[in-house]
Amino acid sequence: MLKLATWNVNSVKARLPNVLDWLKTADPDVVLLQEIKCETGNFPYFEIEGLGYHTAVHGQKSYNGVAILSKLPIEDVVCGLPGDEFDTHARYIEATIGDLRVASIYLPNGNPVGTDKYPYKLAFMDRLKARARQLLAEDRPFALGGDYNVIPEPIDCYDPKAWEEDALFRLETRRKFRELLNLGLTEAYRALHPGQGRAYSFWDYQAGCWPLDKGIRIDHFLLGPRAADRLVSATIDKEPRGREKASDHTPVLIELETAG
DNA sequence: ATGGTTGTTGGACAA
Repeated sequence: MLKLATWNVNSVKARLPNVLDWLKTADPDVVLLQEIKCETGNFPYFEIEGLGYHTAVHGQKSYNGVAILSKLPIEDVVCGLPGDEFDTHARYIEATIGDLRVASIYLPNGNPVGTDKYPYKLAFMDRLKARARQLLAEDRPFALGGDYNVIPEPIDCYDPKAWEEDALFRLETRRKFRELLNLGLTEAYRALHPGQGRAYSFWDYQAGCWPLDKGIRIDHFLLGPRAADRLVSATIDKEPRGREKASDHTPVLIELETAG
């Protein structure tokens, strides 16, 4: 069995004790990190490799930044999502682990709608669609995990009405996300928990959202058909969100049967 | 609630 996790840590430096603790207890084989908020050279390689992980990091100063951790060797690392040579944000890293192609994705937030941030988000989603098409054509198992900054359906939000015009939930965003799924991808958590609400992966730091359970589900695993055929579980581990110095996101996990 | 919080950074900006 291969256990994969995706977690937006909101600064790997500020979160390091929490991240190390969680890696020790959850013991995932593959971890996709987002918002590491450090330059590639400043990643805490020593501490994380000390727990038995290989690392592939695509960082930048202050903002964004993504990484892949894996107990098995990481091969053929590609940094950046193709399709816009002027995109300077470190939001995408892709690599091969065993026979699986994986990506760690930090999709743009897109707020406020009405600024250039929103079209940037939509264009990023189009680029991701193009990349997913290529991976499907390669007929190889793949898992695209990360902070999609997309609330797929009303049941993924504590108050859909309040989020109607938000870049994470407005119809145009949800339509684009469905276009991605309609290529033939499986959204792992929803596939195994149809109709289940109140399963959130993010709670804002503000206004007591965590204690009031005012959350949204925006961290997802999208699987190609050959990975989806191996999917055995999808869970959200809320424990890290309740800790001192927590990230505003909590890890989402899937288990894939090992190729036989 | 024209609030509220956290992180990077050392004043805004991003989320």
